[in-house]
Amino acid sequence: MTAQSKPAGYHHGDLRTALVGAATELIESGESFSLRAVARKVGVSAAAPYRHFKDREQLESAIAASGFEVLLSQLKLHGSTGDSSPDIPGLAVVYVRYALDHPAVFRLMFGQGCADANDDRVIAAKNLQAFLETAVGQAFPNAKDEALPTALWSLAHGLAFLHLDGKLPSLTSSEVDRRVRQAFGAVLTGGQSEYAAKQARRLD
Amino acid sequence: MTAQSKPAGYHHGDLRTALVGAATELIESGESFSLRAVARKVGVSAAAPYRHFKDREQLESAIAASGFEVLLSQLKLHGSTGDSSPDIPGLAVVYVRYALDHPAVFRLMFGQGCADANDDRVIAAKNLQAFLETAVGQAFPNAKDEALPTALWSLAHGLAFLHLDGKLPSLTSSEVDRRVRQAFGAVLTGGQSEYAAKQARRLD
DNA sequence: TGTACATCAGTGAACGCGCGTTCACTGATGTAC
DNA sequence: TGTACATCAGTGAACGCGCGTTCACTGATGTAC
Repeated sequence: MTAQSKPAGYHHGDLRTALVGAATELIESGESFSLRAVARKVGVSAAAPYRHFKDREQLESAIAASGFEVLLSQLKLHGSTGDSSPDIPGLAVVYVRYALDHPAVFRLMFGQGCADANDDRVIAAKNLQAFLETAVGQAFPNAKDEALPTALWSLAHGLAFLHLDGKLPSLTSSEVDRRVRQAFGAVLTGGQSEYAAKQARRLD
Repeated sequence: MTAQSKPAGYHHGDLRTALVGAATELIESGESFSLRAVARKVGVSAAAPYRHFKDREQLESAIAASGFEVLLSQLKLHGSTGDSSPDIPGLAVVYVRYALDHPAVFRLMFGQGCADANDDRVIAAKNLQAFLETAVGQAFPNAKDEALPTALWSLAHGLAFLHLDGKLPSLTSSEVDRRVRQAFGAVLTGGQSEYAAKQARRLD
């Protein structure tokens, strides 16, 4: 998917998509991301992007939205192969793997900015969120409140970011998968017995 | 602590500290952060910072390092009031609260960059990490491997970032505290019983 | 206590750069009749 | 099927801007004797 493959001619055909793709590649390769750089990469004049995006920020939102969609589709793909109820640790593995495969986009997806009703981006984020809540809800039908879904999403999200930021010893990707499963295991088996109970008693 | 309060005169006295302080305030207030803007804010020429920092990146590292130190000191402060063994959910509350109080610095602390042996910053990060591992180790002396410390740090970290990014319904800060405690409760009590055991059996 | 001098921590002007964005424009496309 | 015309999606030149960084400089500080 080299974004340069435009069907030579005055009209590009699908410039919007090409711009999002090129921008994604740029930030993923660590280059500083600018409208001009993206236009250059696609082989188009610096003014051309303005036919498709009001300003730089809007392109950024489009990248983030596209990231959410990709992540969600990968999660769904994993879920659909499964049997009766969702494999939560498995979903977490997919989540973390996405983050490690697309670090810059992942950061952008969860970066600040994001002025309220920012169209696509917010919608895409909400879709992801809804999917996750549904999955955890199905997996743990007896959980009374929202605490567990929140905790498990946070756990996956934290694992993703700590790996991304090199705060955990870096490993091959299959070892990371394993570590993610173990983290969920440590937490879901409730193996902390007495001490856990004691800690829990401190909760409000 | 208005960074502008320099003891009028040719020499500033403690410009380095003032620059870090001003830069912190700038990014925390959402302004774009540049060496020139920081110098301006401190009331010093654009070239002055170069007496104290090799380049822009080095100032950034200093901000991050200072952030790690502040966070660590707050965690220690909480820990020292405690009794025998560490109050893990309590530490998590402090962690998340720090993130919400200093969102931009927190992001910067865990942001990409961070070229290997980057002095202060890396050292400060390692100190934090060591403290957390020790605390979890003391709280759960029977945990055989590193999975539990990793999981609990990730949980706290994920809670911090999801709150920061507005992915969880926003609340007053005391409600956030409560949510953090509940998330830890949901996970530490091991209350997912049968289903949890079934999920756990899927691990590797 | 006083003077000479090295060092330190600032100044301010200048550089080149890439950026976001606007503008009047033009070539390509598609539609009505 | 052919022509007229509106609309669309590009061009390329230009703008003003703030930035990081360098440079030769100078005022303040502290130390040796």
